Amino acid sequence: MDSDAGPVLSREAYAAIARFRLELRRFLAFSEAAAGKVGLPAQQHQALLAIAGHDGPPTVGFVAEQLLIAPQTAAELVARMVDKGFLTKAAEARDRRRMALTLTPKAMAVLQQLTTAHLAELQTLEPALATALATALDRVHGRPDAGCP
Amino acid sequence: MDSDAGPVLSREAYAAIARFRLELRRFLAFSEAAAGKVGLPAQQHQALLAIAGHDGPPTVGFVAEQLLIAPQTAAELVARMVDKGFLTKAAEARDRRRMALTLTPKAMAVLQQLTTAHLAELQTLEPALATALATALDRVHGRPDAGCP
DNA sequence: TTTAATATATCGTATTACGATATATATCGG
DNA sequence: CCGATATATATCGTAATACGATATATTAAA
Repeated sequence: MDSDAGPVLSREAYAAIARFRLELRRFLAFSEAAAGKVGLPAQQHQALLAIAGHDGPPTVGFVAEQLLIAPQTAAELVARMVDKGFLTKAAEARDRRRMALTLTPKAMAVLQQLTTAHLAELQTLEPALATALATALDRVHGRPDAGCP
Repeated sequence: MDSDAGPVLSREAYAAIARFRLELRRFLAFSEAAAGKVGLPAQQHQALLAIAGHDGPPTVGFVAEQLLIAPQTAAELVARMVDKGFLTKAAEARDRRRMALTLTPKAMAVLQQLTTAHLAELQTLEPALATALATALDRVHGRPDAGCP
């Protein structure tokens, strides 16, 4: 059998991919800093966002799915957010194992502010991100450039 | 002064942004899992990638800059990688405070394999990622769709 | 050369994610 | 309807790692 690791990659190829990952980190660092300024750890911000995007009050399990974390971790996360006054938790009538999660007004205000800032930042960062990704994918296949038209 | 938090955001807007973040997490989760399979924590993989993309042996400080972590954290990270046989560290002649970092053959082999897998995954995920981002930005400004023509 | 700045390293601590496990509730087969 | 099993959430102990505070080595500046 063939245990070849694939094509040899140039330093430039690694640099392009590293650049893409750096752009990603910059966005995530912005996001974490912005959330931190309003008193939210990054995961709590993501939980608020996921819940706000859901149609109706979602459950702890939904948060786990959206954040790609284990259910116990989501339960802990939600508990911290309830303690801080960002969420309310209530057993569902249909299935009392499930906890319906609702954003408090405080959370909604904070999320709106955060989201506005994120959209502005994304507008700014999007070109660099898209270019870095395109370059990373192109470098490898020796393509010079693609672009839109 | 105007302490308005900005425009009111719809549930759909939150959902679109949440979707983009979920796609990002999916990619990062893939990356972490792929690195884990070859015995690398995510940060160690990123350090290898950054070093491989640099022209000549970089320093601990460079790793800190690229990973957006504090210098002590980079020093700890590098120390772990040296212990595991992924890096060699040697004081530079010009400035003996600086440690020149070099990938071992083991690291180069692992990185090449990982990078090949990542490129394939990025090719797959790129449309979903680009679409999610475009949708998130569009939803807010009420635009229907843009795309390349 | 003293003094200040830079690069890396060490140590203690805090956060948080997870495995193992527990509890409550729901569902299913008979 | 009942017992067995599955599901949703919660608790607890542990491990990993990032950082602040700090230390050391080296270089640069005055």
